[in-house]
Amino acid sequence: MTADTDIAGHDFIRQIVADDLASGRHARVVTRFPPEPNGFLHVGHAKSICLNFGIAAEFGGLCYLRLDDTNPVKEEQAYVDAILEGVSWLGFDWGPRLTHASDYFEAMHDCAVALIRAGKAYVDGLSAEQIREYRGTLTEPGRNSPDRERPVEENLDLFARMRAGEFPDGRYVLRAKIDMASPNMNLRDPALYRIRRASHQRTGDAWCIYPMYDFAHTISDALEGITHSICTLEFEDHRPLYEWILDQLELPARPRQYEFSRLNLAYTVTSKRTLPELIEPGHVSGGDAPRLPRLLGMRRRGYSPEALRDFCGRIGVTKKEQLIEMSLLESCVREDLNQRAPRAMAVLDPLKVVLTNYPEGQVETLVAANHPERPELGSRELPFGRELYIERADFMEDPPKKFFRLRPGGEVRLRFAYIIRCEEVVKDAQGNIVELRCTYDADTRSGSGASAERKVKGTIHWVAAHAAQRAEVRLYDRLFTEERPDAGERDFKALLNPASLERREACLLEPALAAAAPGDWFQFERLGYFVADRVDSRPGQPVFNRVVGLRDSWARARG
RNA sequence: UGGGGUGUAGCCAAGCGGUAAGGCAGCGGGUUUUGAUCCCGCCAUUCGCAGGUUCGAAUCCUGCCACCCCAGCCA
Repeated sequence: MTADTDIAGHDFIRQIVADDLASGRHARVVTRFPPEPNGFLHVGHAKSICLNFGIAAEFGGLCYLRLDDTNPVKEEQAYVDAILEGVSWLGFDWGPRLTHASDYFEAMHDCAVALIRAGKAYVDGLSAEQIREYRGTLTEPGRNSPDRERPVEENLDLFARMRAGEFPDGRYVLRAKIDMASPNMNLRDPALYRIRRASHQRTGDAWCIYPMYDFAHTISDALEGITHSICTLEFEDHRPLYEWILDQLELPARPRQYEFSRLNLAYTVTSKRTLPELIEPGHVSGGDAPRLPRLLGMRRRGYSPEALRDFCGRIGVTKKEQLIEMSLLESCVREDLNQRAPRAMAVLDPLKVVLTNYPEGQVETLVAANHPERPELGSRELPFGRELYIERADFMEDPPKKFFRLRPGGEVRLRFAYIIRCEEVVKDAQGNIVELRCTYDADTRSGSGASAERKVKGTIHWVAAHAAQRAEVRLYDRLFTEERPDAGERDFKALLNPASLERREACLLEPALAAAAPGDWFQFERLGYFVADRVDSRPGQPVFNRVVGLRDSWARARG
């Protein structure tokens, strides 16, 4: 495992692993991350990946990356490619342990035959609807299928003919013979195999019967020698079935299943039901849409794998349903990017400033540090001239108390440059402010001026008009207007935040930013962390995504 | 009205019979040419509720309440 995995605390699963190792129950821990290749990995999977690969790394064990490909009608190669890319982007290495449930199809088939021989499974001719009726309800027991006592030889024959392709989909199903009156619905003779005359992305047309999750998953775990099979809470009810299967079969290992609660992130959705619905009707831009909590979307948005791993370590692992606030994720992202992102200046909503006492046609070059706490990141040159642009929000004609940016007659420091004073506000016929006419104090040049140390209340960012690089910047906000958009019966799509994406096409950047390579991170001073978009950005024509804004106690104080 | 789980601060989460860690958020202050960062300080007399056991209970017992999951030939 290549990731630094000192992120997690001592959760209940790690306690169990530590105990099992200490007691000698297991010599080495073996885990697995078993996604079905029917969709993209999201932040919830990241929690599971960090847990499974993290435990293996911390305890000197192994973790398999196993594609749970038992349903050919839903799975695609494109998803497995994206899954592998996502896991390794997150920073984990499965080494030679990339497996598939389909690797074990023959063994699973043999297990099914063994079950039939032992009188523990039967071929049922009931239709899907009949099976549902026979199953009973939560409060009433089910009834035995008329086929339940079919002789072993007949079951063997039918199952062989199912495999041979003699029957259409749905004609027969292989069921475990357990207890139709069990209060646990999963034990009411669950289906083990169904007929699916579909071509599988790995095994092609070799099979037309496919194992169900519970059967395939249990056997895969046992064959791989998984010691701790970690899954989410909704599988807690399946554990008795998992154990029943292990009890009936002669398998090389006896894994145990443990369940933890899945991650919910406020103001977004992660379920396989909801995420695809957002893509298809064009609500967001595609598979790696930066606003979606998917691994590749988060990468495009500019979240770092380090930040995500840190996040997964901080949320903990318990059995209590968790709804994590976005602020925790954002805090992890800021903490990482604060360290690694060089600083730069960009104006997202430009307001022109003319320095009336600065010589016409004169230009000079200032020097700016790339990082206030990391001098090893060096510095860059910053052109300065008579005409500049500042952020429109950094000027107010009639400011409230404690506004220490620019105001009529007021002074402000231009970051890395001079102190200026606003002398005149120029407006158009509609009364919109179109330009500020200011004077600069030539003695206050940053670093070298005679009055370089003179203090003023505020410092603002700026770009020189003559050297500005025009660029598109995309600002993101929460995708939904409610914490739990997928809760309840309502249509979650009606709760989309119409302001979740704002494209600013006329932003002005300092020239050093023009050369940004896709994926490069910067802190735009006083604004936030930004990344050059890995799809649309090109050197000379950059496009930036706002990863996350800086903490802003001024905005907070003002509500 | 069946079965399986879970309740510690706004959100997470330690705690494992000896008197409520930590993080995020929030609040107050210091440093600051980023209202950032950084640094300090504050933030649960109480652990879903009610009883009980004990010198002592978030931890043990009993009862109750709330919430989540389960009736796919999905995973």
